Amino acid sequence: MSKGNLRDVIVNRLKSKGLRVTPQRFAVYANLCSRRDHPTVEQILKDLNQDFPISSQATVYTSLQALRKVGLVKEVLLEEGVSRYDANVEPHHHFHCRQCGSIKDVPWDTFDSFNLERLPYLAESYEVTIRGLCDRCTGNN
Amino acid sequence: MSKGNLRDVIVNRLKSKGLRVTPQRFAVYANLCSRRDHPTVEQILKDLNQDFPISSQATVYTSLQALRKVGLVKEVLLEEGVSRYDANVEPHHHFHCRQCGSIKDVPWDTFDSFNLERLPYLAESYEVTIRGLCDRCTGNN
DNA sequence: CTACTATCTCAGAATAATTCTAATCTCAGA
DNA sequence: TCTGAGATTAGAATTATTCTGAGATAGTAG
Ligand SMILES: [Mn+2]
Ligand SMILES: [Mn+2]
Ligand SMILES: [Zn+2]
Ligand SMILES: [Zn+2]
Repeated sequence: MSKGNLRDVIVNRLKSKGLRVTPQRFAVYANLCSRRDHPTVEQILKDLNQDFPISSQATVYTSLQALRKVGLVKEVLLEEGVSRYDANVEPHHHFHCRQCGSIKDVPWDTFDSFNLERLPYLAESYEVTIRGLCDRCTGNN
Repeated sequence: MSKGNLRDVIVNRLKSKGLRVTPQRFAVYANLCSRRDHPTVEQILKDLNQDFPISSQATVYTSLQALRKVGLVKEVLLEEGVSRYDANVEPHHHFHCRQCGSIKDVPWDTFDSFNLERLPYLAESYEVTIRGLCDRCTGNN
């Protein structure tokens, strides 16, 4: 009887990818799934351990690598020297606010009029990065 | 009487941005201008010093920062933990080959049909990153 | 041409992000 | 329950980048 709750959904996703469900790996993935802000390793680590220790730094790194290898998380590269992570692995684009630094998902169908056949390469995927001011920062100065 | 040669062009560009023209800074920018491969700091450094020492590592870093600050070079972020540099500061997109890792420029007008008004943000710029197999890697296996 | 000085360069130290090591532990299948 | 491949950990190692502070120099004013 699957209760269909979030815990079970996450456990089943890990298992279906052949990953062992360990408390640390579960915590990392669950944390990432609960957020929309594309956190860094440091932010995930701090969040996990804020009440009591759950996972070491090295384990957060290796968990993210394992999750990335099986396609449950993606890396997002928008800023110099900053690796961010995203549990949203469906194709989508990103908006990066130059003022507050926030990163927002942009729906895939925002740019659906691409003609990739013009390129002299075999294009397998693409992503658009948009920069500017987010809704909370427009109007500020 | 400008001779219009590459050396003068580069010197004038540096001066027009208010940068002092030092041998090291000249060498870094000239090297970047002569390449199409979006090199890393390490690759630039190795290239500059291959015959005899021209510039220290720290100076390559600071030169690139200075050049970036005045808009003569751009940073290109496509791979985890790798910062690449580009003297092509005109708006353009990038293709990244998953096989050989090469990075190619993609003309700006390849994607000229964007409707950025649909977004709830103030979009100031955008860039498309395409991944796949380059012309030299298609057909190989 | 010479002197001046703000800026630049450099080696080496410091910092920061990530990976490695190797000892110990544990999930999950039999 | 038993067992072993895979996971976890603290701390060391590695790698990328920045800092430091002392000496060098590009460009300018005289
Ligand atoms: Mn996202
Ligand atoms: Mn380019
Ligand atoms: Zn903002
Ligand atoms: Zn290729």
